[in-house]
Amino acid sequence: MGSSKKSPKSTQRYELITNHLRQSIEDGTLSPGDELPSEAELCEQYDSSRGPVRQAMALLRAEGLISTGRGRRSTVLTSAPSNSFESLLSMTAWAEDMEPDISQRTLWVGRTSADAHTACQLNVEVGSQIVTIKRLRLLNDEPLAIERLNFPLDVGRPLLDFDTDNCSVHRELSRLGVGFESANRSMSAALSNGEDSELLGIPEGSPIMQVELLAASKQGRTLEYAEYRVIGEGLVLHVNNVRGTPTPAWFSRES
Amino acid sequence: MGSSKKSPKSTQRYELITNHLRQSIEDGTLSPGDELPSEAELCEQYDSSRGPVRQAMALLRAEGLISTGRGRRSTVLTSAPSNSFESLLSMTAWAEDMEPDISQRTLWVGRTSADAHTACQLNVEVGSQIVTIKRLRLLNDEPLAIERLNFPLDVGRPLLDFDTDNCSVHRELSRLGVGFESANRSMSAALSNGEDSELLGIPEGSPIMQVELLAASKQGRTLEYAEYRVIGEGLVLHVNNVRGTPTPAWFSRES
DNA sequence: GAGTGGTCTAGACCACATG
DNA sequence: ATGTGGTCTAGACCACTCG
Repeated sequence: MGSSKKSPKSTQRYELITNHLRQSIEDGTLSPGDELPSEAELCEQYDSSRGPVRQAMALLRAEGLISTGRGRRSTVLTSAPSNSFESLLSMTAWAEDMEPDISQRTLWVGRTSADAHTACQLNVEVGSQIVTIKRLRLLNDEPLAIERLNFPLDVGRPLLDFDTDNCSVHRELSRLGVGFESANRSMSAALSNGEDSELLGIPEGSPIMQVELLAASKQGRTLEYAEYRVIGEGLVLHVNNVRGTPTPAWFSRES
Repeated sequence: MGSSKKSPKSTQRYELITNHLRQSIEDGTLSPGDELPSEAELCEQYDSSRGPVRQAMALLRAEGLISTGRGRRSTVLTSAPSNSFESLLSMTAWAEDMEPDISQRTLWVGRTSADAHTACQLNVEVGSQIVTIKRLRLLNDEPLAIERLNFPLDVGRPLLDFDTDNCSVHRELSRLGVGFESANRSMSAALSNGEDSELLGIPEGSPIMQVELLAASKQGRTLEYAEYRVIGEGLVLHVNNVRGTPTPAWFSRES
């Protein structure tokens, strides 16, 4: 409720075009391999100049849904699910899209002094005060992941007096005016240790997907450093690339 | 040699602007938190209209390097490494960027009939002929990953008579006119099985990053289905998102 | 050669952030 | 109030694909 998120905001023309096309792709009106209408045709259809039409195509291309190129018509590639920035930033937002039955049990909320690693990631002094939240995330009441969120003190302070068992931390921070602008995730495979096994209810030595998240503000200040340990059978990450669009994903050795 | 890849191709204006700005970011002339010149200033600097300038900004935004927004100047977020479509599609291309000392030992190359899973992924009939390459990838002569590439027969046939020990498969296919246009990767954590352990020289039950790749043509036809099993300590995947740009990455349950 | 998307120009108005 | 980026128009030429 009471979320005055955004004003009704008359939809932009390019959004209208994007949404129409995306829906046609998702509902099968346009199947993989099919050609889209030409830009000229879309201009007529939507009584628009080429700008908005091209912006719409650029969006669909970046989502990996279509392929475009000189001298030929654009073609549908897949009907992959769409995805929002929020659902990658906030595990709760992701879960609400995909799996309605997610819940969490808070293990620990409080102020603590930053260890070397966390301080480095958050770009604060070693030993300075930070806010840390440790929660167990459950799917259908089955443990799914251990989550440890770390915030600089001024960012996370409001969370010290917040019901972390029943609400989304990111949504609350967003409501308080904390503007998350970028999120950088890294992922690797690991084995569950004793603590993982106990909390997640799995045998020691099970596969674990280890995820780290660094989120920053518009100004590039680090607002959050989070670590997740997710049961290996539980989660798959997908990355979809189309030639010619920048791909904000890459592999590296070690962390 | 005879690679007439692309004509010298006078660089486009927007590429010039993109490259200049990206280099400024990478070499530290512009640091995270700094403001970029305004669009108007860039228009003057490059004697250009707004179109190319905005296209350059859109690229940098999609790469996760900058953040833009109404009413304020754009700011630098990070100086993350850049990355190409090729380096995500082809492990060899990735490795050449990051680690010069990669090599491979071919275990098996040949025609085989597709099992149910592979046939489904490649979108061919179960039992129809496909080309499969199984290689061990080594980094500094240490095993890094087991790679199994599967191609429809007409796509992969030239590889049957190809030196898969010393050359990049994707580069060769590209040279032969096979146009890879999109790549969809999915990743999960697993434990090494007996074969993994033997080939990779690790204890059974070690963490493994299991990667699947589906690559398609401009028309959406599936050209390749690849499976990798990478040693867990070897590889980290990064995904960088900025609010407002589509993020071609998402999580799901299971595969 | 006709059609298509890629690039670019030179304007315009609007929404938003900041002083 | 001013400056900024976001959206849009109405043209233009080019590079490419395909019949």
